[in-house]
Amino acid sequence: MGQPKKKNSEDAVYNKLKTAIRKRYIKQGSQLVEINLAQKLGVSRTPVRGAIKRLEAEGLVNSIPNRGAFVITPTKKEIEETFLVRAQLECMAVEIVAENCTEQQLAELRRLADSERKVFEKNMIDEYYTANDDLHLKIAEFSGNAVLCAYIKELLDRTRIYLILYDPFYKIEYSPTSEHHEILEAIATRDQQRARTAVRNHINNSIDGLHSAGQLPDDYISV
Amino acid sequence: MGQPKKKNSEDAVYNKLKTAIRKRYIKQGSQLVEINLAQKLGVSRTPVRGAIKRLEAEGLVNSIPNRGAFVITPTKKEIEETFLVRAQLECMAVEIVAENCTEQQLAELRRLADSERKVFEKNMIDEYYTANDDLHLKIAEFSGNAVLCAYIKELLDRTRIYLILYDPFYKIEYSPTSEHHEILEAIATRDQQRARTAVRNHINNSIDGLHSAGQLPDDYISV
DNA sequence: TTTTTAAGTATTGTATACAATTTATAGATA
DNA sequence: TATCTATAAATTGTATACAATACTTAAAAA
Repeated sequence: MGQPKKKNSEDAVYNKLKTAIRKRYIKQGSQLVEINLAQKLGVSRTPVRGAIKRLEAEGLVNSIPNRGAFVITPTKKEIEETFLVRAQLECMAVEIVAENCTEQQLAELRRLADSERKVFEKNMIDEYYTANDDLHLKIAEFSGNAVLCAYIKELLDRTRIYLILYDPFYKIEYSPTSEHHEILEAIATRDQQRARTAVRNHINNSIDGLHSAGQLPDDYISV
Repeated sequence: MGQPKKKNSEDAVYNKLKTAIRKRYIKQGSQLVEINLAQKLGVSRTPVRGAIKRLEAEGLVNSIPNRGAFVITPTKKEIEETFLVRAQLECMAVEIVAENCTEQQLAELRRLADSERKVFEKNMIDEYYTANDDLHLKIAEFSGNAVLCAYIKELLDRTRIYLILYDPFYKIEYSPTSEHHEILEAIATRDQQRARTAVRNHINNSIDGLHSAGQLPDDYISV
């Protein structure tokens, strides 16, 4: 089958670091000390530096010259700003899709929405995150705009991780299934305005959990 | 006065490379060979690698594993896609500004538009680019959304460089002064719809030069 | 002649040593 | 005590040597 696939140290480190941040093994605000990570991961500082640079470009890490790189401690304001940008770009995508999408594409979107509903009902949180992102990304793809798609991909990741870092108790507490249904209906009926509104509502709702019980103050500092 | 300001090699290399691309000293599609650049700039490969990584994250360079980094050869499609994303985000910004901006802010925008007009009339092309970006960026700033502002900044750079790389003969041939005037009027009268339309028209016009005489085929390869 | 193979070259990827910078610590001085 | 100064420690920034990979060239085999 597929040959063992030679490994690229930097890629591996990048993925491990990103996962570690996503799973809160590395807390917000903590410094990413190159030599420590290198030893822990069994590589030299070189690929670690490269991986950190990538995380920095994606807005997940905050680098200070001659001081170090720190996992971002997102403020409520920054999270809201990022969500607004994401909403704007996802609206753009869905508007294009609502105008152009084929029956086949619509069927694929429905399939994704369906499998997302299933993992949600089974309470499989990580799988749900992935399935949710898959649906959003597929809509972005179907816009036919690769640049737009890349930005949306980055923003999906960024907003997800910001929420996780901001509120350690953050959990999805509503079922976005109906909202996704609304989006797909709007696409199916080629109603661009309705599609935009549905996307905007959906994204707004996903940030609403922020204002609820689990919220932490902006100056919250992890141990 | 300000102390000599200790230098950061990587930053210096990054700026020099970006300028070199912008000024076409390094042509589209050419490989950025680390050791060559390092020697030419009097540093080691390390800061050169870092600088290239940054350019890659900004979409100006295309890296292939174990092969090298190449100055992007933008296709017409990619340019159009990037402009559409930029337009969407600048529309978002100007809509917010049209709603919220103060008299003082409006005055600053008018001042920027005025100095832009002056350098344009003097046919100072580089200064005009800068002045134009300054105005667009200031509008982005006044949106109060730092994340949005960062994305717009990146996209301004990216679209500018894409045009330069795509069409060696590209030159501004229309005066955007009146378009900027229209945008500022829309902001002044708090007409969000008009502001969005003005921004969209303005950005669409700046890409129109692409379809004119100087256009090169997508498979154009530089010497 | 064409294809395959193998050696050689160019370039990137990684490890490591060293330099520079920042922060922490302790001592000296007011 | 409080503040300044100097030394030490921790960490990043840079240079360089080595390893791995991809490409080129030329020879060998079909």
